[in-house]
Amino acid sequence: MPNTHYDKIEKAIRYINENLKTQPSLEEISRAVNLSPFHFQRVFRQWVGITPKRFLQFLTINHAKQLLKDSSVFDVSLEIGLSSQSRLHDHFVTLEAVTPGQFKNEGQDMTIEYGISQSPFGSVFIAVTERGICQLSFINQQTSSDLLASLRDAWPKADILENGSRTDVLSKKIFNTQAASNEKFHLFVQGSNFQVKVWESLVRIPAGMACSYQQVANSIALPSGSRAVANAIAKNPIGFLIPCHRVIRNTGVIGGYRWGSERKQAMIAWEAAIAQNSSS
DNA sequence: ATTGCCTGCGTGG
DNA sequence: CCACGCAGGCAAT
Repeated sequence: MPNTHYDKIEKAIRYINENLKTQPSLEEISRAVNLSPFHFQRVFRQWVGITPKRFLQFLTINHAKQLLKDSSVFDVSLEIGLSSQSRLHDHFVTLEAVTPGQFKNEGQDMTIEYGISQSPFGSVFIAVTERGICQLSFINQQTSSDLLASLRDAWPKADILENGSRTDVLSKKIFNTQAASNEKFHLFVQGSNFQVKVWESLVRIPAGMACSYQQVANSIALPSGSRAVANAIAKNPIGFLIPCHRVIRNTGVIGGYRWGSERKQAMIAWEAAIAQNSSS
């Protein structure tokens, strides 16, 4: 459970990326993160759910391109949304945007509970209100107090209190590996019209699938806006549940991520592994 | 797979 | 308004 384990995994993924040409062996990778091969495999499996080798298979350009080839992700997602039986490890995520009035009163008469919990991708900072989850950020290094500050900044007049056990329960549900968990989440976000439109679009991408920034731009009828889309995605306040990790470059390169490119890769491979498990 | 030049767009002044 | 910068795209290699 210590967060250092995720750090090891992140380091391992980075090492693999830097040495892709030589196809590093398990032994090499484990040496790079200062663990014995045996123990490394154990730790890795414990966190990610699959072995490092299998994990790597999902990180190839080929796999990413394969994901992109399901080009009609958005049509597919509509069908899946209608016949909810066929979802694979996904949640019903609904999204509500803050109204101008609510924005103006800066969170008055609003209670926000927050906490830091564990996830397969390291520690997460979660904040939740009566209206829904309003923030989910992964913790990179030092930032846990910064995150609280940004929460206060977004809702200056809200009543903000710590409730770690609540976010523990939430985190377990969010990162549940059970297929078709039937869990429902309501999100409560603030952002520009454009940003909200982009985020709503992301929620429709099913788990285990991916699309390019270009495809997202198409889906909101702004075919030439891929760069603007990328900017909007980069401001996503609710990681994972607004699945910005499922948007990758046209070329198959995973691309950047607000909480580290390695973490994005880990999520993509993790979801791919779950999808494969539940279909076999 | 890697480089370098290009785009158009929302955002912030 | 205008200038800026971008988690991108594309073509050439």
